[in-house]
Amino acid sequence: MGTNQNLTVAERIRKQFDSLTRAERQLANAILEDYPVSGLGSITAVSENSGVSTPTVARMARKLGFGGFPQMQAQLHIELKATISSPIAKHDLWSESAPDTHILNRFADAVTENMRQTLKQIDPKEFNAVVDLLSDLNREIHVVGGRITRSMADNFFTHMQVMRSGVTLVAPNSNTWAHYVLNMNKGDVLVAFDIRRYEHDILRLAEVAKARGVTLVLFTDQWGSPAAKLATYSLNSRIEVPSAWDSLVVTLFLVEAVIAGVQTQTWDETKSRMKTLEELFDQTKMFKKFI
Amino acid sequence: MGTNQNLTVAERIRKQFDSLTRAERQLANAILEDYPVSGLGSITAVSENSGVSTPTVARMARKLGFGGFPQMQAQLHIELKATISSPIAKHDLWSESAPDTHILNRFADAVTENMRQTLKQIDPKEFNAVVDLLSDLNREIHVVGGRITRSMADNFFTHMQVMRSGVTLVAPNSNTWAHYVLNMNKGDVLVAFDIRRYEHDILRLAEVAKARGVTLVLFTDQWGSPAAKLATYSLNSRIEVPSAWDSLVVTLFLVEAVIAGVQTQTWDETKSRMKTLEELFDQTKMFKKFI
DNA sequence: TTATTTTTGAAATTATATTTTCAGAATTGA
DNA sequence: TCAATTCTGAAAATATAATTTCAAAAATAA
Repeated sequence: MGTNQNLTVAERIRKQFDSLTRAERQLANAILEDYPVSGLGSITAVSENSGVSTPTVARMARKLGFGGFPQMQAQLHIELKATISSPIAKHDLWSESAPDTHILNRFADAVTENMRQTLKQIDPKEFNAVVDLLSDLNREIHVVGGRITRSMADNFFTHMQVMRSGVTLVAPNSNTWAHYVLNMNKGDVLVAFDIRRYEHDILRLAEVAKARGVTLVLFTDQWGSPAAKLATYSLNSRIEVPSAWDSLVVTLFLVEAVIAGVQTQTWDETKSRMKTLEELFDQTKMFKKFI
Repeated sequence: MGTNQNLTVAERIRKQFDSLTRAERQLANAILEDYPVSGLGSITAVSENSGVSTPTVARMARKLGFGGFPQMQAQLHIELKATISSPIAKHDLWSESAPDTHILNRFADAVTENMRQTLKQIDPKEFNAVVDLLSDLNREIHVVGGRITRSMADNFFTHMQVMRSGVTLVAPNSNTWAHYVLNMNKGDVLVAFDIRRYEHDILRLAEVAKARGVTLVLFTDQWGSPAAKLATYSLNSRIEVPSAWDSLVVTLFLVEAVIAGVQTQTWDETKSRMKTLEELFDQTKMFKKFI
């Protein structure tokens, strides 16, 4: 055991190859053949793969300095993870002048990881379907957010409003929601934001809307709001960061990506609307004086 | 079972995510987290890693259409081998099922790069100074945003308001701003958001505030709002993405990081305020009914 | 060749992994 | 609110994996 402490399985095999017996060499070669994946299964699988008996496998594991086959396999797993893990050096990314433990760097790590995980889980087909739905000018769009996600709803609304007609922002105060529901019709789309500390009102609104034949698009978190079961499309983002609050960074990323998608889809109309908007800004500039 | 025949574990999870239960989602997220290496060990290891029981793991394996955990693991092994031997093993980052040119991936690349550049440029000392300033309970905080950045201002305000007293959100309508200025006093802090298509009103407000001895903290873009010359602290974020609009993702990241900083700084008070808030939510829940 | 040592795998044993059962917890529906 | 349903994990039962034992096969030495 002593000296082999930190060596890989392959290194140990090479180092001790001379002292291996016939059956052990056969096994060693089989392991090196498709390294390190070859050692994945059970001892039985490994033994069958290389045409030796299970005791031979167990014995070699110990001969190489491991406590037994499971320990050797654990080492192979470690090597496998190292091989797989992204070649993109994780850390040289961030604020170099701040220590690793600075909140900026810890936060950045968490957010990057959230982004990575979120993208892994998003189904592009679903994403495309959402974009198509929101680009359909025959459907009215209603947007609603909760206490914290209100800012997402607001941001989404502001951009959508520029690109197309028929977009409504449902006011944050749920007392007034009944009025909004009156204007929801079959074929309309309700875009709802609901993350952890899910809000019951949002669920109720989704139910009522659903009953009126409205399609629900939901931006929620990795665990999924209760409204998810009513949603035709649900975009889940990771939100955990080293903070007492959850992070909406990835949610905003998805919102912006969807907006970019809709923009591409509707570019012909959007272009002229944006031009008109510019002109309006120029005109109103003169009478916008607050002091 | 039938239709899932040749799908990867990740695909099956995505496909059925909605039908997964709470514990199963937790497990699914854990598996996707470090995919596909996460499924390497025994069922016990996997369950401990994800904080669920072994039966949950076994159940989900079957729910995903496998005969049992060993079968699911075998599939993961197959995928692992494919990943290792494939030259495309590089991009484990983004949405694998979408082509590189899909807007999701292009957007993700841009945002990551923005984040990297932004963090490189941020001076941690300045960041810390901003956190200290905002944690100082002797200073009133005023928050203002523009047409697009309003959602950032709103989000920042919502969180700050929970953590401390003396926080005001300046309404978007600049007609009313004179009234807000009346309440700005020497030593107060004005947190302003102003990105490209800089808004003249924000600059004017900054000037007026400055004249009253208010300290300006500015969230702006890489080129810097005209108000930057009046700002004591200025946090610049990169905002360019493949879209007709600019991205606020990195700005939101900075906002959240600052909030997390203030939260740490003021934790003693914040803690009890958050507890009170929870109680208030519970109390108001009953009369929050919209229909 | 024959005695001795070493190697090897079948079978038995032991340890661990996996599945099943089931009662309590959590959630949902009325 | 309370009953019904669904979910969940502890513990038991079962299945599989890993190790040990040991006799036979191979290799080595005389």
